[in-house]
Amino acid sequence: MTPNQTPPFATHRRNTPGFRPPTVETVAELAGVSRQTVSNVINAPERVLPGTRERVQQAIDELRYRPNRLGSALQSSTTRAFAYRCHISEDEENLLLDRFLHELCRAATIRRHHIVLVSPADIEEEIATYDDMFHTGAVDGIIVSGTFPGDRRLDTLRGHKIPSVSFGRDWDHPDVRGWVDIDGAAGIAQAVHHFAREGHRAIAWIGETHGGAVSDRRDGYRRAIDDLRLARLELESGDTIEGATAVALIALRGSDPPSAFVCSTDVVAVGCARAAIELDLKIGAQLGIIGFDDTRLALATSPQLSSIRQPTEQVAQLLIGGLIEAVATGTDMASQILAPSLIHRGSS
Amino acid sequence: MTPNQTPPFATHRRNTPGFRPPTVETVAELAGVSRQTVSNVINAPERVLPGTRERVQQAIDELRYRPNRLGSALQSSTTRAFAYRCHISEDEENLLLDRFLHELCRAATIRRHHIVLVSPADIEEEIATYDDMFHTGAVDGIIVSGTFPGDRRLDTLRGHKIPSVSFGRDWDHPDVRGWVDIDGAAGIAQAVHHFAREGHRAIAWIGETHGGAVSDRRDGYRRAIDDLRLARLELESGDTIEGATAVALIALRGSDPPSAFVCSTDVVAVGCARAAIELDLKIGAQLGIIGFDDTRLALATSPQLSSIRQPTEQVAQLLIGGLIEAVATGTDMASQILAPSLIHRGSS
DNA sequence: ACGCTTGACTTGAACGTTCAAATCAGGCTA
DNA sequence: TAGCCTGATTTGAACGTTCAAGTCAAGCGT
Repeated sequence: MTPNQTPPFATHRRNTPGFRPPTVETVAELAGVSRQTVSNVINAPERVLPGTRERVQQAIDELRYRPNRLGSALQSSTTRAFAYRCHISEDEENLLLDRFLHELCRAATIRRHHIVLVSPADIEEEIATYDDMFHTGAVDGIIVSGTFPGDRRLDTLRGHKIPSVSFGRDWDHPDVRGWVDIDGAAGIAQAVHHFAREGHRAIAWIGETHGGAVSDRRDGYRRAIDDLRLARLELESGDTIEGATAVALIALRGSDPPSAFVCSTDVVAVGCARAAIELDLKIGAQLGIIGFDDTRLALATSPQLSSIRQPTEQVAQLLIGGLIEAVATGTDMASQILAPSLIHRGSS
Repeated sequence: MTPNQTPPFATHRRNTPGFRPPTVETVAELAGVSRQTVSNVINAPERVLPGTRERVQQAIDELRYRPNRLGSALQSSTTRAFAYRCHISEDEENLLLDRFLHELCRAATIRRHHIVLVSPADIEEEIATYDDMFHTGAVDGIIVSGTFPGDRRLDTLRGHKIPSVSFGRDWDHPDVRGWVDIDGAAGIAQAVHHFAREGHRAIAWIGETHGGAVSDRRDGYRRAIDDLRLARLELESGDTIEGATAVALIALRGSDPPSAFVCSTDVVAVGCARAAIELDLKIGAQLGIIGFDDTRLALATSPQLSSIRQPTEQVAQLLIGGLIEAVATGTDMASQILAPSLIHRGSS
């Protein structure tokens, strides 16, 4: 008669007033068949006689029965959900990652899966969270984004045999499976060649160069400049509007100022645009600017900025498909590099 | 011997090679106690003798045991997860909603809950999805955002007795519980008074006026203008950069042009900024602009735009707290209206 | 008519947890 | 010392599902 433990959380069961949602059992009773037959009507209809099937279906409709996900998840150890880290607000590049998240969510929905967000404070906690989410059965797999050299996340996930995919290559083990990435170098090279065709000779690279994706982009700049036998001009600005403005101003005021900026991100591009305004240079006509990511920032300047767009929708679809496959088969998806595309606007 | 139904999804159980994660049972065995004692050590330690407790804890640590969420969720009909609609990419105002989502996620994490994203195609599907997610046990409650007059979502959720909260008031039933909103009218009024103090006399409202939040903001404009005994000048521009630019240009070129724009959103404000650039008006000195939402767009112009900032972090925390409470007690949270704050930058 | 196969359906068990009821030992009172 | 209470711990059952094994009747060939 011990008053046993108070429930840790909800004192009422779903739909308080004694009402219980229908279960397979309820449906079975109404249709005059057994549990399993109801289950079969739902999951393997061909295995039940058309007459019975119809009778059961009718009961299902009448009771508005919907299979309880917790029951079937427990039984199958499968939740049809993936974890994704919701990056810290107001930071670096997350305008792009927000777009990616939307696409991810849509792609998941199409495949009848869900995205569960986590928001760990740092990488250590992130890894621990993934481990926890997977091993406690909350999700079937993990979607990682924003990988960088030295990133321990992918390694650890593989080590723990947790199904996972990433938007961003494994910089330390490029041959490994399980990721989709954008060919940033090719995108930037395209931008450089575009400027060259327009007659620019002093084409500068500006941005942050610390990190996997951006240094890849920088390499694309170097390759293209070398191919064209032009002079390299690389400016390190960090990934802030203010930093980019300051660095661009110095360069533009110097002898041999660049006539075009190829930028590591849209944030940097906006910084360059502000520098142009300060010096009364006409963006586009007098100073070329091409950004990266094609975020909404690129639309805010006047004229709007050309930018290199990542095919986030395709990335999301590939990753979701790959992860579903990985969960089902235990084999990581084949890695892929996709080409970005240059969106032409007024600044180039 | 019928080869019974093939599993609908995963052929392997978690951690394929015969390895099974530890369960209460495993731990109990190692510690030489029963299931329930292990459960008690975790959920109600005061109920078990210190000696036993320690022994069990040791077994838990040794096996790295972590309670399976599906098991306890099934038992308690509680998932510690809430559904949130991930709005369609590249649309209207979702720079703000993205920020809100991040805050929501953080607030949920702090309370040891999760956000599950859904992405329905339209409102009908959204309602159906909420219903499904709740009744199949996927989530304990729903977080709605972006309410508008005539919005059937809140009504329906209440009707179905689904625990829910919303960012945005119930426009049709303002006295109802369960929402948190921003006093947009007060924010805009603050902006108008700010301009008036700076000597502006021709202060225009520009933006979209169709919809709950924005028409509330517009009302704030009217109230403030009337209080100041100034002339109303309202411009309908839609919520796009291009639309705002076009409308602002017409107004600025007309007789009696406004000297300051109070904007329904940052998108509109950026549109006004572009109009100013086109007419060679110095933003701030010659043309005042104040945006709404304080998104990253406001940082992209030169000078940067003053904007009215919504306390999204506080909203998120209140909503998460309120929803947890609502799930536990069955009572909707008390509704609240919070004040936004004007962030001063170069444009005012 | 017997055994064998086939197909439709049912029953038992299990997924991992926690609530509720039962057990059991120790201490206290009468 | 019998009876009762108390508190620690165990056992049984249930959450809702689906897999695996079982039953049962009909159809077939010999």
